[in-house]
This record gives sequence, structure tokens and C-alpha cells, in this order.
Amino acid sequence: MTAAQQIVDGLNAPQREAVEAIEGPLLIVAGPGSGKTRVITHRIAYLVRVVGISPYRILAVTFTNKAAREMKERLQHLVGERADRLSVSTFHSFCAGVLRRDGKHMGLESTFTIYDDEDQMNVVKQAMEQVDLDPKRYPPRAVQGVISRAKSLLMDSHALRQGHQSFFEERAASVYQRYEELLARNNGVDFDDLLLKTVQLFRDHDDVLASYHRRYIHVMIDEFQDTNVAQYALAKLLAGGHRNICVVGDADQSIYSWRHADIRNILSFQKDYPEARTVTLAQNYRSTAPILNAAKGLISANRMRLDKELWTSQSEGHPVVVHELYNEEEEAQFVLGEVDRLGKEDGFRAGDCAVMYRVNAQSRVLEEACLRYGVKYRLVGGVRFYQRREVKDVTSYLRLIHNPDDEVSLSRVINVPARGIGQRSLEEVRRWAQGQGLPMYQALLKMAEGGGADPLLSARVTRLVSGFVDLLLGLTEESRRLDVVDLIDAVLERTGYQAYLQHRYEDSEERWENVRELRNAAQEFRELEPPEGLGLLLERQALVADVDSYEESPDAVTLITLHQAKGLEFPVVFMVGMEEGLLPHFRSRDNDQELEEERRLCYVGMTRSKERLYLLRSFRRGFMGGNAPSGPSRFLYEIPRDLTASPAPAPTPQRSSWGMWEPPAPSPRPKPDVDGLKTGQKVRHATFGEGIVVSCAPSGDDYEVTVAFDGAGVKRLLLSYAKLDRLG
DNA sequence: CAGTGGAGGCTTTTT
DNA sequence: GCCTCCACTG
Repeated sequence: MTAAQQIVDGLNAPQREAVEAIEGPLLIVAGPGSGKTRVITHRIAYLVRVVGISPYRILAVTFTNKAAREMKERLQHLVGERADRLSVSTFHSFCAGVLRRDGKHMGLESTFTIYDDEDQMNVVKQAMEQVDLDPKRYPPRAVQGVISRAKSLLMDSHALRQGHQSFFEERAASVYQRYEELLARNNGVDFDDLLLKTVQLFRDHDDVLASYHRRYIHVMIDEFQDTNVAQYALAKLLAGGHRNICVVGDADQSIYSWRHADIRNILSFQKDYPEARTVTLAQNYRSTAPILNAAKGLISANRMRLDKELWTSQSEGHPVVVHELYNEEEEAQFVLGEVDRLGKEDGFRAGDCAVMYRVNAQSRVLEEACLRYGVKYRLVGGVRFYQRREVKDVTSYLRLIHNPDDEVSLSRVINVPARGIGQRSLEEVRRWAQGQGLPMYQALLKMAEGGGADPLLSARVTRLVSGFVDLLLGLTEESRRLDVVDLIDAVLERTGYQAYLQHRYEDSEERWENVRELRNAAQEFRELEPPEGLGLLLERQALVADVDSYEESPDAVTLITLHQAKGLEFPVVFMVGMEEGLLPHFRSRDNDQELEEERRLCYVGMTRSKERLYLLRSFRRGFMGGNAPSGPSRFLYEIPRDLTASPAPAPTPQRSSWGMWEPPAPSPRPKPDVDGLKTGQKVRHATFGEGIVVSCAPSGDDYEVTVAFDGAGVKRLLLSYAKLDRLG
């Protein structure tokens, strides 16, 4: 078999077409489960092995490190060691590389710091203070949001000032300008800058762009529906010469518009590349027909979309289970009961199952239930490793050593561990530095040298700060000869960080473990010459959300938000909280575009499932301390009824061999005899038929009625919605 | 300056 | 209900 045959072997017709379409622009519209990654990787393999393109000349860009890693692994299988020469990276790390190399044109030293959200907020607050904007009236979070959006639209502060669309934006523009000045002074960039400054660099420096044109002659962009304007501009610039640009995406899976992703990029692509070929991958290899058709039914309710006629050859399958539980505890209990049952009856393992939810707050009840029933679980997300306070403290020292202009990190560590330099002292130092016209770090050095001789400084501050400066100078000196692991050890030792943790935190053990983990992560860069290892560790720290996520465990249930579930698949998926207010989320209620995005989010969740799909809702839900009835999600009504089913009688979870099982607390029973509906009253319900009232209790402004129906079992209903006819 | 308690706040979060 | 941020007290 020739290489070409080998590569296209086993691909369906459109997949093959996409792989073989190597000249010029190509848009691949890839439905869920349609073998998208397969097509991208095989297309690259085809370029390398059949067309003979050097892997060195191919650039593939993804959004996540995980996607990049997976792609590389698959490519290693397809093209062997030549895969090492391919450029497969995320937008942000690609840009970071460009700016490390050529950022000097943009006023950046190669040691620049990449600020995360937390650092960004600190700088925004500082900038707001300096332009005299009251954080009570202008929430820094919102100001930061405006700045970030502007950057993603490639607007600098002047452009925002010109093009502001509200008073708020106008004020934010002045913060933006100050914010930029601060970042520049810190030799720092934020996430958005990585993209923005790279685009600006390419636009303003033809020679730099030309060097990338010489290198890359094929560019591929994954998850194209998630690109923002800056990312699209970047892709377009890179493809400028050769126009060999291949983008892959699915507008129905666009769920990040709130992070400024812009589906209109797909339209822009067709306009900018009128000669582009479009290939649609419509065959779904993941889900059974009932699941796929249920998802299709749902998504067809979106008005702003083009239909794709997805299909599957797996015509047989279980119907989608739609079920209502009383509250979130019962919902969680039902999930675990089903996990148990599916294990016993159908041979699924806990690791085959994922529970998906709209907001992180929903995970707690699920975790508790897992603990109670002794089911292992893997919680995806939560507080990210590198974001933990103790990890951030230590990396701030490292950042400062690497980039002494980084005042954000300086301010963070100058009093951690506590050394008597509080807010006031820091202000004093800051003001003094400003008076001297010196950057902070320089000012500190000068202060330490002067040894308290300056009449504008208190002796106390000078003494304390000098101690800190000595510490820093010592560490900086060490950093020239120590590898990055030893450097971390030196930081920990000289700062007395472990003792500080023990003194300050109850959970110091765990925190210390995290610090150790950071040290572990640094091992990878141990062999490198001093400044390089540190630089790479810091870049990893900034651009990789999590240390390589734990091993997938075959007997752990996955708990995950719908957003994070994108790109994954599971044999069994439980979507919990299918309620108005949660999915769709109440913040999206009054906006059609946002509502459609919620629907896409629901669609993404449903299409993660291969064999079994459960859509669960609870009748009452605790929310912000309160506990209120919640209505079924409108999305439930958009799924064709003939594809759904009610579950078998609710199973009780069984105790696992290693688990500590306790019977769940009984649900609170409402009191009888309210509003004329007495216990024992016969009633008729439009859907559930005839039944007998078990109880009735006030619930907010309403009444909650529990009815034992003849056919449909016991239901708890809200009187105002339920329309119960009294019989007899 | 540092540690504590009350008020407010609150989707999602690839990088 | 829980976490974060700020203001106040020791």
C-alpha cells in the first residue's frame, strides 16, 4: 500500500476530501463526533508523507494545551519522529514564542512576565486609583472586561476612546491607557496582549512577518468557531503569502462568545477567501441515533444557524432518559443509583460515566453523594494549581528574579512571609521611588545602599526594605548558577516559606504539598542553563492551566462543567440541573443571542454521550442560600418526545465495598391541609392522570403539592403550574 | 501591622 | 451557602 493509501484508508468520502485538499484555503465544518481530529492529523500526515512538505513548515494552532498534546501524540504515530519538527501549539504559546524572539520591536524584553487574571486585576485596580475612578461605582472586574474585549477586537486605548459605546467604556478607556503604561513599565503582558501585540508586531514589521511566511507554508486552525477577532487576524496574517489556510470548526459548538469568540469569523473567512473550499463532516461516529437526533432536535430550535444534516449508522440505542427529582440531593442520589445499576446490569464502569452541570456550585452536592456512597470521582476544574496562593507566592519570587521590572510580583512578595512591610510602608516606598523617578526595583536598590540616609524615608522602612533587598540580591546572584529546581529550594529556604505556611494556615500540609508539586514540575527544566530553565518554567506556569491532569481512572465518575466537557466523550452522560435559570442560565434569559449560546451549550453536553444520556432536573433547588422551586428547562421541550423515556423505578444506590454508606436523610415532608387541598383528596392532572394528594405545603408565594398518581407514581407539583382538578 | 468578622457578591473560564 | 474583600481592632 502506498503512503497515500495508508493515510486515507478508513476515511469516509468527505474526510478524505478534506485530507486531500491541500492547496489553498479550506473550511472544514465538523459536526460533533465526526472525526475532526482524525482529519486534521491525517491531513498533516498527508502533507508530510505524500506531498513531501517538510514538517518544519507546518503550523497547527489549537486552543488548549490538551488538544495540542493529543494532536502531537497522534501525529507521532502517523509520521514518526518527524512529528517533532511540526509546530503544534496553542495560540497563546505560539504568540509568546514570537514575542520572546521579536518583542523588542514592541518594547518588550525577552524576560517579560505573562500576567494572569489575578495579576491583571491588581494592575487594573492600581490604574483605576491613578486615574481616580471609584471602584465602588466602577467594578474593576467590569473595567477589566471592557479592556479585555477591546484588546480582543484589536483596539488600543485610543481606539476605545474614539469608539466607545457607553459612558462606562469611555471611563474604562482612560483606565486602559494607564493600565498599558503600567504593564509596559513592568515589562509585562496580559493574555490578550499576547495576541494583540503579535498582531501589531506582524502588521508594523514586514520583515518579522516575512520571516514567518518563509517558514510556514501551511497553517491550520482548530476550533475555529472559538477564535476572536485578534486570533482571526493573526491566522490571516500568517496565511498572507501562501493562502494555505485550513480552519476547522462547528458554529453549533460555539460556547465562548462571552470570552469574545466571534462566530462571524466563519463568515469573514468565506469573504476573505472566496476561493475557499468547504467540506462538511456530517457523519457522527460517536452517538447512537436517539442521542444524536435528540441533540439535533434541540439545536434546530436555534434560529441563527445553518443546518448540517448530521447522521449516524448506529440506528439502535437507548432512548434519552428525562427525569425529574425532588431536590438536588435526590438528583445526585439518582445519578449514583444509575451508575451502580449500569455497572451491574450493562457492564459500564464508573469511569465511563460523566456528570455535567452548568455551574461549578452544582458539583458540591454530587461530590458529597459520591463520598456518601463510596464512589470514586474525578472533579475537573475547580481552583487551578498554578493559581493557588502558595504556588503563586513562590512563582512571584521566581518571576521577580527573572524580570526585576515586575512590580506586580514585587508588591506581592515584599511582605510574604510577613516582614513588617505592610500597605503603608509599600506606599511610602512607591511614592519615594516615584519622587526619585526610578522604577521600584532600582529605587529599592538605591534605598538599601543609602542605608537610611534619606530624610524622606523612615528609618524603619529603610531597615526592613534593606533586608528584603539583600534577600533578593542573594537569590538573583544564586539564580545565575543554580538550576531552576535548586533555585526554588533556595527561595524556599531563604524566605523560610515552609515555616510561614505552618504558622499561617491550618491546612499548611496541603499547601506545602502544592509547593512541592511546583518543584516537581520544575524538574523538567532542570537540565537547562540557568536563565533558560527559569524562563521556560515561568512560561509553562503562565500558559498551562493545570499540571498534567491526573490519570483517567476506570472506576472514577467524572464531574465536569458543560464548558469543560467540550471535546470530550463518555459512554454515559448525566446532565443535571436541566432547569430554567440554570440551563439556560438566568443571566442569559433576556438576550436571544445568549439564549442560543445556552442552547449550544446544552447541545455540546448531549453530544458528548456515546450510548446513554440522562437529562435530569430537580423540582426544588437550593440557590444562593435560599431554596426555591425551579421549572423544567425549555430545552427539554425542544427534544422530540419519541426519543425520550422515563426511567425505570428510581433505584437506591448500593453501598460499594470500600464505601461508608449511610442512608440518605429523609426529604422534609410538607404539612397537609392547605388551600383546600387535603390529604386524601382525589385530583386529576393533565399529564399524570388521576391521583391522591399526599401532602400540601406552602412554598414561597405558592403551594407545593405531593400527589400519588395512579399511573405516574408520586409527583411533587407546584400548585400554580400544575392545574389540578379536584375530583369527587 | 496582622489577624479576624461582617457585608456583599455571585455563570461559564480553552489561555 | 460559601467565598472574597475590606474595615476594624488588638
